[in-house]
Amino acid sequence: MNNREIECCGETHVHEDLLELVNKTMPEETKLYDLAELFKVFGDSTRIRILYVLFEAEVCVCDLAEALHMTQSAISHQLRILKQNKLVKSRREGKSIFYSLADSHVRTIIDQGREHIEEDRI
Amino acid sequence: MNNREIECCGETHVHEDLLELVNKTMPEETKLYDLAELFKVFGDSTRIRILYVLFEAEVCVCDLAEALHMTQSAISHQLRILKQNKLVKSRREGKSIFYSLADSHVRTIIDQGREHIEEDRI
DNA sequence: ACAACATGTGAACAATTATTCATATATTGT
DNA sequence: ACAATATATGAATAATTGTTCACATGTTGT
Repeated sequence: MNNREIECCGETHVHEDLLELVNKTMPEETKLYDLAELFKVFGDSTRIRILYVLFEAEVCVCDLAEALHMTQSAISHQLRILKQNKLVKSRREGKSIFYSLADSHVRTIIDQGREHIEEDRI
Repeated sequence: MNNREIECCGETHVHEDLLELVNKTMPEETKLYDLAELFKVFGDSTRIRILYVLFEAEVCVCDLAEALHMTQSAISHQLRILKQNKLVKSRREGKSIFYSLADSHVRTIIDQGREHIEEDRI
């Protein structure tokens, strides 16, 4: 189906196998994009700090702003990103809106990241 | 030790407890920064694609460029970032340099991310 | 209906970043 | 030593992004 010319590094046949294998196991473009998009969300220390607060309790926006010494607006912008990516969920109670973790993957992912970093230090 | 005034959302005492709890469980600034830095590495679809290739085999730079239809230079730049963050390791063999996964966290993290995305679809 | 409070959001600016291009480094075979 | 090949890297550019500011939306109590 795909007759590409392969001429790098000399060894031709091995590389053809690789290309086939990669084509089979590589997720679709849209899924790769979604994955990268998800990890981008974890790639900001403000959002990580928000998640660490939510590990401990369900809190409202102004509490987060207070706890992290940041503007309510900045927090709100970040919460929107976290919510769009389904890492947190929200619940209204009067004037306040309370945020909490949406699912367990959040914690697993952060824990794994932390393990990776700790290992580096050895 | 830290006598901050808390005046948001009315309920004063609950929030003081929260602040204490957060101060106890929140990792240090540098660790939060490192964590975010690590996830930033996963937050690019080119790097994710590179990692997916490395899930299957140890490959050289020109193979990666070939498999992902990208410039050798672009791949090389991204490999540097992956290596700096200890997600991949390299080994020289003649003129070629072969890259492979550095540890198992890489796969766990990507798998968890994928699970999270799949769940969203339900 | 209105004032006070909690949160959401668009525009703007500064900072970060992925890719390209040109070039440097390193290895091999002659 | 030199040409050929494989990889690395600095500079430049375009695109993305986090925060701030100003203001909009939504809720409560009077």
